[in-house]
Amino acid sequence: MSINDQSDSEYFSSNPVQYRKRLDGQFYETQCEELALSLLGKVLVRHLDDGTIVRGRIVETESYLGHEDAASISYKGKVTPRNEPVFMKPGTAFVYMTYGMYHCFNISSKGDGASVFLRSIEPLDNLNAMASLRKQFKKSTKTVIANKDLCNGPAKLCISFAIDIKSCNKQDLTTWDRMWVEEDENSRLIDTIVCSPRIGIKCEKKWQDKFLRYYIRDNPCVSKIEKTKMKELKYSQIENIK
DNA sequence: GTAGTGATTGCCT
DNA sequence: GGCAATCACTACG
Repeated sequence: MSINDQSDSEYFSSNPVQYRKRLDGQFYETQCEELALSLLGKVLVRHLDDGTIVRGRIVETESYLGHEDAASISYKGKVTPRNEPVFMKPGTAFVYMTYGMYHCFNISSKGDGASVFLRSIEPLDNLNAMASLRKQFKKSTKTVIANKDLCNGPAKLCISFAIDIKSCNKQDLTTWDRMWVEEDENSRLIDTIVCSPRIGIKCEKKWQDKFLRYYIRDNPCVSKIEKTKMKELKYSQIENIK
């Protein structure tokens, strides 16, 4: 099913919502690249201050490997007040500000300063609440936001899920009552994963070119489709997927 | 549809 | 003082 076959509203009204189980500490106790792959298809849940619960499927992630990785915030083992959460227990939220006005959301993994960066989410529940948050952030409210565009970027998903440093940084996603990730049967139905270089990083070429970005092929909510520098993996054949 | 550019702030050198 | 794991607006075709 793709956005080309159906209108934006038809696609999102047909998204099934099912009972799901919160992912535990054992799930996050995983090397960075495996966790980034395992998180694809899982469901991010967030309790907003007004009691609304928003949900969305994780469809695009990136790995930042830490010490060895020139694009990582903890490259060469550098520890600062800002990057502290990537050294904390796997499953800890790491939120930071970029370009002076946007937030980015990561989840710490196993490994030396390693974390998984969430780039895109497919909205599932309470899309109106997400749209409302996005509109508040914009200067002009003239343009309508399509459902597929609510969370199709790292800063957009932070706005739609009300993720900021003050409320979410350093929170433990295995125990916190305001945000967590859920298992979902549909993640087992993923057909193909696309691997590509990471977006928007500037560092030595060796690390810039590594295929550390992953997304669900044909999902309409992925932020950027890579046409050349990519390889495809059959999801069912990837090892160590949780 | 894409290309170019301004916004805006806290952290790190 | 430089700049960042980005986005939205404008212009143009």
